[in-house]
Formats: sequence, structure tokens, C-alpha cells
Amino acid sequence: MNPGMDMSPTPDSPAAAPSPPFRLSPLAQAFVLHFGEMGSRWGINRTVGQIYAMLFLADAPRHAEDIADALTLSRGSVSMGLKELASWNLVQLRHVPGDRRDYYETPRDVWSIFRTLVEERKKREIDPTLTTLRTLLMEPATDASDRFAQERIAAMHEQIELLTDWYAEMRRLDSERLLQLLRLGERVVKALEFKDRMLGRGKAVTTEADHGRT
Amino acid sequence: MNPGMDMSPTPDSPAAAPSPPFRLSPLAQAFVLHFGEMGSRWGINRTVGQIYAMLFLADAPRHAEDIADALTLSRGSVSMGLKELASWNLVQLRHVPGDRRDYYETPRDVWSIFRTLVEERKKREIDPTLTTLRTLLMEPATDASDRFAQERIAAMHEQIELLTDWYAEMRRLDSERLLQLLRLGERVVKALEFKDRMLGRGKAVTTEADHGRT
DNA sequence: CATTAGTTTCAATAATTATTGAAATTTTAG
DNA sequence: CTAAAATTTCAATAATTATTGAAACTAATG
Repeated sequence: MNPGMDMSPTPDSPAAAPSPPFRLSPLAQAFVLHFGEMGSRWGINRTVGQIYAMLFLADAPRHAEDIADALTLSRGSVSMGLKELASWNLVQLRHVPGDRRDYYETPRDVWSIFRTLVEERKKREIDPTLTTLRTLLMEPATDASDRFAQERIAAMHEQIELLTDWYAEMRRLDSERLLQLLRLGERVVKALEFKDRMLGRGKAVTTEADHGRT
Repeated sequence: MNPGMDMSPTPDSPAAAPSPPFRLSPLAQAFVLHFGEMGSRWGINRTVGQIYAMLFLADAPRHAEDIADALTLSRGSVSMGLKELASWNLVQLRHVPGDRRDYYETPRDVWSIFRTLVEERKKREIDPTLTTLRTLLMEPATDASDRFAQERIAAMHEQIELLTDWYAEMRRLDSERLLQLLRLGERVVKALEFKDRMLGRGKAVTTEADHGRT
């Protein structure tokens, strides 16, 4: 019922090891290591990446000590890593009857993970910039160079907002419809091209972003 | 014709300061500082973020010393920062007749910047993972737990590939069509919902990702 | 072809960020 | 309420990453 349970180390029974050190298979090991390395590029630290990767592959929830064991991390690191993952909703707490330790697992739907990641990055990487840009646009422009700067800032703001609005729209789709839309990709483009031809608009049409000197 | 040119410092004329230290307006300063701070979240360093921000707002190409001046960075940092931006195609080299220094400016089209950024992140953050996942999927699964792990890896691989394929499709659109598509966002979703209703598929339809225990 | 203005490199150092592990805290069970 | 087990915190330290600036290099000029 509770295979991972480690009973208190009884010194008289040599067979009952204090903690059967949790080992990862070479496959899992490679996966975990990759996520650790990529972590830094994804803006999460190695520890967090590794913990996530291990839980993602696990066929059952794991408790903190298993994780620390398998990844040879300190208990403290694991605790902080799990806390961070939890704050991102990338791990969920589970409990095993008769065991008071916290067990963790990752959401099973890969799409939900992806959504969470995008959402989080938006919050951290885009929203603050949108706020700043808006503030700067309210500022009175004193000279010509500032007026030029504000034009550039306005253009940037507009593009980002367009994207985030679109993202907000897409976020409302459930996983299946999102899939449909992605699979449709090519045909959406074709439809747009067709519409353009029907309206007699040629390739010569350019965006307003082309203004300015050559 | 060439306002930014600083002539060689003639020691006999005291009015000709060796380098009129380039100063940013408070507006530009705030913008530059923000990009510096965000830099770390975007996976670029502060220096690079600041240099880019300054050039983005500039109404004319700037040379390295102007940049070092305005941002109080060392010449070495600016050189390295410009090199990195150039490798990302986020700055372009310009030359002023009669001046042998290199001048830099950013692409004017905000969309092109966005594309470059996405492209770069894909290369650095997604492609290596796709490669790793494929490698791990080729590995023979020895036990049940590895077989389970490979299923999870396969699911992840499939989702990522779907996204990158879609991205490749979208990338082929020119700026105008991309704008159209974004503005269409809501209506694309509506069309999908309509199609579903016509086909008699209700809300009860779930994705295959819902398998597994509650 | 020597001089000079400009650029790049890179080893040293500074700044930042991650990780540990002992101590404090919380939680559960008796 | 107390003891035992588990978790979390946080100051110290390790590891990593960014930045500087002097020296090497490059290219244009007279």
C-alpha cells in the first residue's frame, strides 16, 4: 500500500535500511539533467528544473526526501524548489493515507503546464514593461528628440498590447480547441491570402511600421 | 548634415571639449533603466538591454563611445554588448561619411524585433530540448517505469513540436498579415466554436490528455 | 609605412545568484 | 500537552555571471 515508506531505523534489523536511497533510471537521469541545464535559460534555477523534471516523469507522487535523494540535493533546496513550483501551480500536493509526509506530483495535462509557463512569463517579462511604457507615454515630451522617443515607445506598446490581447483570447480556449487551432495553422494563413486576393490587395501593401527614412 | 560628429580635439581651442559627454533625457534614461532591469528576466544581461534600449530610442545612429558615455559603461562592455546584439541581428552597422567610427542603429520595424527575439529564444530554449527528447525516445525502455516515462516524454515532445510547427507557419506571414491574424483573434475562436456546434460536438468533449486518475 | 583613432580581447575582479545545513518552526499523534 | 517527525527559514558560503580596463589588434590616413 505504501511502498516508499521508510520506517524508523531499527538498528537490530540489518535488512531494514534507514532510507532505501531513491535512484533514477539512466533515462530519467538524462531527462532530469537536461532540465537542470535548460533551467537557467528558462529563467528558473537548476534545482527547480530538476525537481520538476523528476516529478514529471514519476509514475506516482514523491515526497521531498525521495527527491533530495534522487537528485542529491539538500532538504532545504528541495523545500524551496517545491515552494517555488507550487507558487507557479506546477506541482500539486498529495497525501498517502497513514503517512504524514507531503507528496508531490505534476499536473498531468501537458497543455496546462505550457499555459502556466506562458502565463508566468507574461507576468514577469511583459506586464512590468507594459506598465513602464504606459507611464513613459504619459510623460510630457519636452523636446523633439523626446517626441521621437515617445513615438517609438508608442509603437512598441501597441505591438505588445496586440499580442497580449490575442493571448488573452487564446487562453480562453480549452485544450482541444487550442489543438484544433494549431493544426489549422496553415489553413488560416491560406484563408487570409485568399481573402486578400479577393479584395484585390497585392503584395505591394506595406504596414504603417514602414514609415520613416530608408 | 553630420551633427553628432566630434572633431579631433585640438588642444589650442579650449571650447572644443575632447568629448561632449552624451547625456540622455530623463525619459530616455527611465526607458533605458527599465530595459536594463528587465534584461535579466529576458535572458540578456543588463548592459545589452541598456544598449539596445538606447539605440531603439535614438533618432540617429550612435557610435560606441556615445553609448559608453550615456550609459556610463566601459568601452569594453559596450563592444561586447554590441557584438552580442549584432549576432542577434538586433543592431545594424551604419557609417557616416568622413567619420571612420562604427555607428549602430536598431531595426525600425518593431515586428522584426519581435520575430528576432522569438526566433532566438526558440533556438536557445526549445530546439535543444526537442533534440534531447528525441534522443531519449529512441532509447530502449527496460522496465515499466521507463516505459511510463517515455510516454510522458512523447506527450511533451508532441506538444512542443505542434507549437514549433505552428510558429514556423506563422513566421512566413509578413507583418501586415500577422497583424490581421492577431486582430482576428476573437473571430477565429468564434468560427471554431461555430464549426463545433454544426458538427454536433458539445462541451462534453474532452482531450485525450484527461486520461489517468482524478 | 609609421602614426593614430578606433575596436576587440581577456584576465582580474566585482556583483549576483544558488545552495547548503543547522536551527527554528510547524504539524501530527498519543 | 508533549514528543517525534517533517518542513521551512535564513545566514553563510559556493558557484556563476557580468564588468572593467589595460593591452593587443586593426584599419585608415598622410
